[in-house]
Order: sequence, then C-alpha cells, then structure tokens
Amino acid sequence: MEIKDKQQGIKIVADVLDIVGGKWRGKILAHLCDSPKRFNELKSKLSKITSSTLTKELRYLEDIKILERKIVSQSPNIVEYHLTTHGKSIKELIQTIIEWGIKHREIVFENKLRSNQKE
Amino acid sequence: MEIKDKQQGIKIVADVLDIVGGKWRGKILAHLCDSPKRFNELKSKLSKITSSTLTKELRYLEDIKILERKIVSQSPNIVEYHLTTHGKSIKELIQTIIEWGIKHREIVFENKLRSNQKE
DNA sequence: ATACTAGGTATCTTAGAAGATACTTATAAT
DNA sequence: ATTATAAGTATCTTCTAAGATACCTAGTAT
Repeated sequence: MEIKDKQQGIKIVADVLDIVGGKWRGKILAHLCDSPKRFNELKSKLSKITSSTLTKELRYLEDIKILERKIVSQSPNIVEYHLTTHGKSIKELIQTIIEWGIKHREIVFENKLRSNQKE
Repeated sequence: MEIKDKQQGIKIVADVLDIVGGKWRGKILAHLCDSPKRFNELKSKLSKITSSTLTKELRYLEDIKILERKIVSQSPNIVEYHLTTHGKSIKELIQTIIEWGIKHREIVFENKLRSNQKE
C-alpha cells in the first residue's frame, strides 16, 4: 500500500510508537510474542516492574485488543495473558525492530552510551 | 540473523524503541526520511514542538550518528539536518511501522481512542 | 491457626520529559 | 534606525509516567 498523504504517514508512525513505546510495552510484547505468560511470570521476567505498572500496561494492551486476559482457573487463581489473533501481527514488527537493532547496535548503541554519560 | 539469546532480543527491542520512541523522535525521523530539512522547517512541520525540545532531540539523534547537522551557509545562517548514510537504514523500519499501522489502524486505534477517554 | 501464593488494587511520591517564555547573535531588508 | 529572519540558548514551570509501599481476596500448605 502506498502512502499518499505524508502527514498521514507521520501520524501513523506516532500512533504506532505510542502503542509499542514507553518503558515497558515493547518488552511486554516481546515476551508475549514467544508464548502466553502469567502475571507473576511476566513480572519476574521484567524484573524491575511493579505490580501496579504491569497491571496498567496490560490493561492498556488489552483495551486496544492486542492481548487478551484469560482466566485459566479460579481456584487456584491463574490468569494468562496472550496475544489476540490480531495482536500476533505485532511479531513481525518486533522482529523487524530486533533485526534493525542487531545490524546497527555497534554504531548506535556505543554512541548512545556516550551520549547518556554526558547528560 | 537468528536470535539465540531471548533476553538479548528483548533488550534490543527496548534499546531501539528508546531511540525511535518518545513524543517526537519518530516524527522527526519520519520527516527526515523524506528529505533533509532545516531547523525551522522541521519546527513548523511538527507544529507544536518548542525550539528547546527540537534542539534537544536533534542533538540526541546527532550524538548517536543517526543524523548530521550540516551548516549550509553562515551568512545567512542556514543549517540542514539530514540522515547519515547509516541513519538512512531507519527508513525501512519506519516503512514497516507505517505498514503495520495502516493494516491495523481500524481495530487498534478505535479502541485506543476509547481507552484514552476512559482515563 | 498461620503463613504462603497468585493476582492484583489503592495511594502517594518522584524523576524526568516536555512546555512557556524570554533572550541571543548574526545578517538582511525597508 | 528599525524590523525581520534564521537558528538557536537559558530558565523556570508543569505534567505525567513510573516507582514505593501498603493492602486485599481467595485458596493451599503446614
């Protein structure tokens, strides 16, 4: 599909980055791309996230239909988060992001470190 | 290239999203993908950005070698920002982001709006 | 009875990103 | 002389995402 309206294209970039951006969403999605995960499983893999933040991010991604909250059992209380059919499409995007990152990490991330030190 | 280490892959996702994320960087890059632009040209196309924010974001992208500041003339004072040879590789990433956005905008952005209203 | 696990919620605080506003230097135009 | 344009810089303020901390409900294990 061609992009006719450039301003439109730029708006789309901003919208998508809003979905996948922030401190945690990309990581959460990257984890869920692999396989469905439970709340505390995600929490421990993300290591530094707090419950409240994780809940908030998961609710957001649920709201926009990227992922689904599935109650596996009520006793014991087991909940599983997995990508919706629709949300699975994000895998390719994540893959592209990783590929770009691998190709460019030397040049970019080296200077990024230096740049952060200055600040 | 295969990703062997999954934690590594997730780190890369976070790093790349850090570069391209935030409120303005994606937009700035999308504009510069098209053609080099001058400071005030960018400023007016981004409409709501302030000088200080634009300067800061441009310096960051310059630091990590994604773009280059080129003094076109000193009198009058004309400066042009353009992607480095290296930075041009970001075009494909932006293109992929736009494509994903176009495919999924109905389902995602509709619910995003709704989700934002709730907040 | 007590404590532990799973999956959270409810407040409050904090740090950092972004915005508002004013100013600057150098040249050109009227 | 004055005003305008280009490309910023310097402070200060505000806003908001994320963190800290404490607590909750329901079942399970000891």
